[in-house]
Amino acid sequence: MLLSQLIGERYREKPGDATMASHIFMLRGGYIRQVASGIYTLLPPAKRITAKIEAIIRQEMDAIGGQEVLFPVVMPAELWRESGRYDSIGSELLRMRDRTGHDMLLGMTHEEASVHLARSEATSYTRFPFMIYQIQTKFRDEPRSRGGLIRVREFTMKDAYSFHTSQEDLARYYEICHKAYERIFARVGLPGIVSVKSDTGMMGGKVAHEFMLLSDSGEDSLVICPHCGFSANVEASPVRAAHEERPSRPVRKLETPHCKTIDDLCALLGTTPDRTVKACVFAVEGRRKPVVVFIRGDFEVNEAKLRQRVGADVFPLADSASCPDICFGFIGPVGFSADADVWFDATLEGEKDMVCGANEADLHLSGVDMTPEGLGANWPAGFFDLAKARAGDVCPVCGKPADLRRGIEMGNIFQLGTKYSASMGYTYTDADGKPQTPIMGCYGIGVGRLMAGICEEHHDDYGPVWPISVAPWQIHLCAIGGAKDPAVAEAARQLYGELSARHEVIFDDRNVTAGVAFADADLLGVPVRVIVGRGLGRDGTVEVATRDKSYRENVPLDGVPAAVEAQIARLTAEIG
RNA sequence: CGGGGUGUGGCUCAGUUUGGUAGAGUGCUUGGUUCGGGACCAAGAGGCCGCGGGUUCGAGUCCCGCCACUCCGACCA
Repeated sequence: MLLSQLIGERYREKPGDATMASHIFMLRGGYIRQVASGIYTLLPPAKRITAKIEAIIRQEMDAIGGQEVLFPVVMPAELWRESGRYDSIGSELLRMRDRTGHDMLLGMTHEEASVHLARSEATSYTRFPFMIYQIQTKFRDEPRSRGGLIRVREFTMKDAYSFHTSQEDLARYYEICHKAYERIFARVGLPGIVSVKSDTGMMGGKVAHEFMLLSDSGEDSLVICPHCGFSANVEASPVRAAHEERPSRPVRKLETPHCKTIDDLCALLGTTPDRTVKACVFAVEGRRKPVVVFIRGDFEVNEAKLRQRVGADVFPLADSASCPDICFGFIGPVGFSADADVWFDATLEGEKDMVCGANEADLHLSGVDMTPEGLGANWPAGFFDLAKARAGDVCPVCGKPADLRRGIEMGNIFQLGTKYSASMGYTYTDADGKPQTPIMGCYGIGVGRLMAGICEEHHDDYGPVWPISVAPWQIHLCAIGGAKDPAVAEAARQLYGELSARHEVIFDDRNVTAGVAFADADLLGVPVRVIVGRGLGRDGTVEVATRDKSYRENVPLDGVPAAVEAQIARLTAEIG
């Protein structure tokens, strides 16, 4: 490819709106252009990178028995009504009508399509297990896109669906897929991606993992234990509070006028938030009764956990407008008798000598124990994990301090179970001739986001440093001063022919100064650079270097192909 | 959906307070001098100042409405 012909300008200045490195460089380098919020055109360099990523994904999916298909982008609402998702999903699902007035939608994921296919093509147990996958455009009408390709509305995704005759077989295949994902991420140059336990959300199912690129600019918070290897999304991470054993003390009623917050209370009584019991009140979608969660004062309620526990959406309530029998600001577990569903968070279990609301205005109790004696009639059937993980919490598995890190989700895997196969009436005939419902798993990777993630991980001050496995070209050939020196132009042209025979070469054939040529080369991030210029006239040499600065050498003209070959081999071997 | 911000040549931005012929840098075109880390000189092309109303002799600038983009939060299959 001639750089003089490459479509896509490169900019010297940082685009105004971009803050993430990948966003800045992919705009400056002519990789992407925005068309609308969260909707982008990919230019040739980006298209070449995603094609490389897709090829790696295909190889690994094929290697674990995947069969590539292509589902439609536009689907009839009818199909999604079968699973119930046409009505249960909000405005992220883009709905429309066709010319005959039928409700249609843009696919944001393809569980329905995969079941639609499988239920008519795989009706005998002899077909199982199997996995089908596709690499295709998805549209999710995100309320807020950001960060260039990190979070968009239209994107390319590899999504795979596996079908099994038993939970054990799904679990077995899930592990196989987990390993395939690790290989994919290592091969595209991100061996540091970690898998974390994740919330299954509205997808249904029990077990799920997300593959996270650790990055300060990530949108997700992760609990990662450096001691035992435990890792989980904070949304899904159990919380274990550091607990101090202390003696019981007598219960006392305290005057606490106007102390409606934990901070007020601690200031007045000279105690700390972890010695208090906080009550959080939530309205529940579709229910009259509110939910009250008792939790240790230094923790917050994780609404995702509560939502899952309650089985419906929840909204925090701040005053007694809709529940007059609750004494806001002074709610406590002792003698609490309002009409509400009450939950106790696990952070309270076993705590003694706590301060809590007395359920009367301007009064609190101290010396309350979270024991059957201390709580009396309100002693709960159980303590549940409803707290939001914080930095500095102890690991829920080994009890040592865990880290809280930020991450960018690059892929996810779910054990779906029968949510879609059952709701959509998919059965196969087992060996006894009886109908059975298949058990499903699904597995996704965002291709564009992965490209952006690679850029986040591999760049310097001047541009991306693409791993050779995904680089848009392997070799960047520059002719410096070629317009003036015919020997340089001729040598570069000849090298272009030779190197192109075996590799992808981008040839900067323009008549520009060295500074411009090098700046553009940095933005294109091609791993091996060949510079024909002053060295040729001086001592007949050409510079061969790598973008990552691990190698630079002046080699004789006829030695260039071998030197290039050696560097490509070395960089390729490093990826593994 | 709540709260902020910004819309002016391809890109980055002045100009808006106090209304009076549309600006700079960069990029682009042409000619010349340069030529290993974003060179220099000269001459050019390129703008419905986001859109629609209004006020005014006159609006990029003031008023009203709308739209788009963006940041923080909520949401995220």
